[in-house]
Amino acid sequence: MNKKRVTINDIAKELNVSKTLVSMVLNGKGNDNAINKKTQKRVLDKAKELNYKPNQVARGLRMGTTKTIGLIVADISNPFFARITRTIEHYAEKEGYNIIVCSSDENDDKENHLLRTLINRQVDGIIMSSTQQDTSKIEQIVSERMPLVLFDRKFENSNYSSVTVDNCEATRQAIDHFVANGHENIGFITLAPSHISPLIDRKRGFIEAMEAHKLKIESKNILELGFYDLKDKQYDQIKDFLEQNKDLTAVFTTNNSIVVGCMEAMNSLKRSIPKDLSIITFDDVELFKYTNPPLSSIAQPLEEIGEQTVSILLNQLKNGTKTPKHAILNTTLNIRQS
Amino acid sequence: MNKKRVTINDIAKELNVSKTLVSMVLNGKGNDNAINKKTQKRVLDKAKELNYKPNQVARGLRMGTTKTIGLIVADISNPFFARITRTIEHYAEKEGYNIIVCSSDENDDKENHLLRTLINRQVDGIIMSSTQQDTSKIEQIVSERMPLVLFDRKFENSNYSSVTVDNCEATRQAIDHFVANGHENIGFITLAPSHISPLIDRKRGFIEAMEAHKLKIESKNILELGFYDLKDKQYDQIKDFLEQNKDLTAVFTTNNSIVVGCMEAMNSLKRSIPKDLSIITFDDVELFKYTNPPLSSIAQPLEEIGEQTVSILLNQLKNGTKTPKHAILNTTLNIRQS
DNA sequence: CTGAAAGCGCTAACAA
DNA sequence: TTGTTAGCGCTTTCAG
Repeated sequence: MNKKRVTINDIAKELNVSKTLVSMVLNGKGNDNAINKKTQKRVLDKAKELNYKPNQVARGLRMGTTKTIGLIVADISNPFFARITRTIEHYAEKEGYNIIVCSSDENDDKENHLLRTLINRQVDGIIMSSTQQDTSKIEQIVSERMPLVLFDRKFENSNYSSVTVDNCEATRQAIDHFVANGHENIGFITLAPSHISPLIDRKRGFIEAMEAHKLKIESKNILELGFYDLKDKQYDQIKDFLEQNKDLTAVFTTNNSIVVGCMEAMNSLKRSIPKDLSIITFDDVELFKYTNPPLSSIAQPLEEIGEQTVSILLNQLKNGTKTPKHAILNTTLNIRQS
Repeated sequence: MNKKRVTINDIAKELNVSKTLVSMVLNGKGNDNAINKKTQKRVLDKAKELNYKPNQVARGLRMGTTKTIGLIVADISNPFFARITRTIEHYAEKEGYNIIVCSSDENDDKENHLLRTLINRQVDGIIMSSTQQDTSKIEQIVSERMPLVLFDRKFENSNYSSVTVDNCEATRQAIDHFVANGHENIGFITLAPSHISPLIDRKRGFIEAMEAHKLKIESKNILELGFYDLKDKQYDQIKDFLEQNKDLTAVFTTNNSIVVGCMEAMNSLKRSIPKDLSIITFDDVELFKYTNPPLSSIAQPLEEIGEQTVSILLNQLKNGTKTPKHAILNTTLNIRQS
């Protein structure tokens, strides 16, 4: 292995040409600049011989572009985000972009800090599922010329492009399904304060559907878990709720960690799903097919979300488009045995 | 928002000082260099006023360090890798490092390409769970002075540090448990060609345990699925295997995607777990607690793996240590109802 | 067809 | 206590 990195200069010197020429050839601009085929070959050969590796940092500084996209999610270990990250990575890579991933832990300050870090690192664009309530802080931090596209969570009439799912409609479908199967006492378990758009929309969907079916919405049938509470505490609340509301025959949960708590609680209460309680949850997980019982759930089109997000960002990057785009994708209701 | 990025130079000019001074102050070296407190304050204030953001790319070029770690895994959407990524991110962030994540898709060429990309991007170090058989290609690509630490998968007597789990011992424990519960006809389902170290070790563990118990190892009881085959094809093979080997009372699977295939196959064969077949699998997933039946599995200490990996890498970075470290961590056997 | 020179934004010797 | 200067490695006018 070579002691020092080999640079464009080393190649130039060994060949007695200028580094300009070397740079041109290495960037495939040899023909555009009418450089002698033979010279081109000499350069290419020498580069290979010396095992030359272009320094992207230097290139980035000079060109003002790093071919890097910053990605901020609540938690990369959440399967929902992990799978979307995979597709974002995939589509970004096709265009030569790499991804820096960051988890905000649902913490506003951390998210803002990450935003600043990413910007200092000169990422070309940012993709984020924001944990914040509004854009005021964000707007302060990220300047207008930094492309930013949101997914999963968006803001009311903001100028940032977004890719989301029709959360309201999806929830309505689930409630409709409950009703079609004779359920009237339907519970709803979510997180609060739910300033996060999908949570707001899911609750709205629940209420609209119940009203459409002329079903009474009792506040005791709605459980709002503390957003920042630990899993244990949330679990206790779920268990209490289920114990106190024995008349409920169905319950809708707004995410895949709540539903796990429900299953656990039902187990420990010696009650069975779906005999004693039917469940539909938001977000599908592969293993829901094999849980006891297989869980009915709403699946988001993860692949498509990733693809669209990248595509919108890249467009913004290339064309410098300013007008925000809002993609709203459809979900699938997977009815299984819960 | 400002039209142009504000640089250290802008601050210097506005204040009629040199950019050196500004740089020093901004880097907290004001006192070391005995710069007037008042001047320092003026610089800091002006920086805030102009909303100055240090350009990490320029800094990186100058300092020869990017505070970036490259991470290569087979697939970031695999919960095993996703969770480790989370902890790697966590510990790296504490030291000011960010992570570029890349999925190799179990493809050697792609992995090598990613390696080159990461090196060109001047990452300070690389963490990887390699898909390759040996280090020959890797050694060609990554120079000696690029810190590289492996996790999950390692190479025989290589010079790269690694963090793994005692796969052989873990498998032995599982087989012991089967035997203690009266099983004698024990099957083993894995992937082939299994040039990947954990797979090799798991198989060795199986064989050693069987021999220790004086149990016969019949080749028809071992199924090796095509490593690169699609899930569907693997599923068919599993189903055939289970159908043909009705005398098996227990089976060990070497990863969490195989075990899902097993459950599905057992379902479709109208056979039940664990009545007709007991299962223990490598790698634990949260939902295994709720599958039907709850699956017994071997859990790796994900948090610790991530922590150790980062810690070894950072050490190598700081001290320029050359001697490779090999951490081997312990697993936990979670006996549930399968 | 090829090269000289400038400069991206920052840091670090070395002067003053 | 502060400033000058020289680059990190690369691309890009502009001149030959």
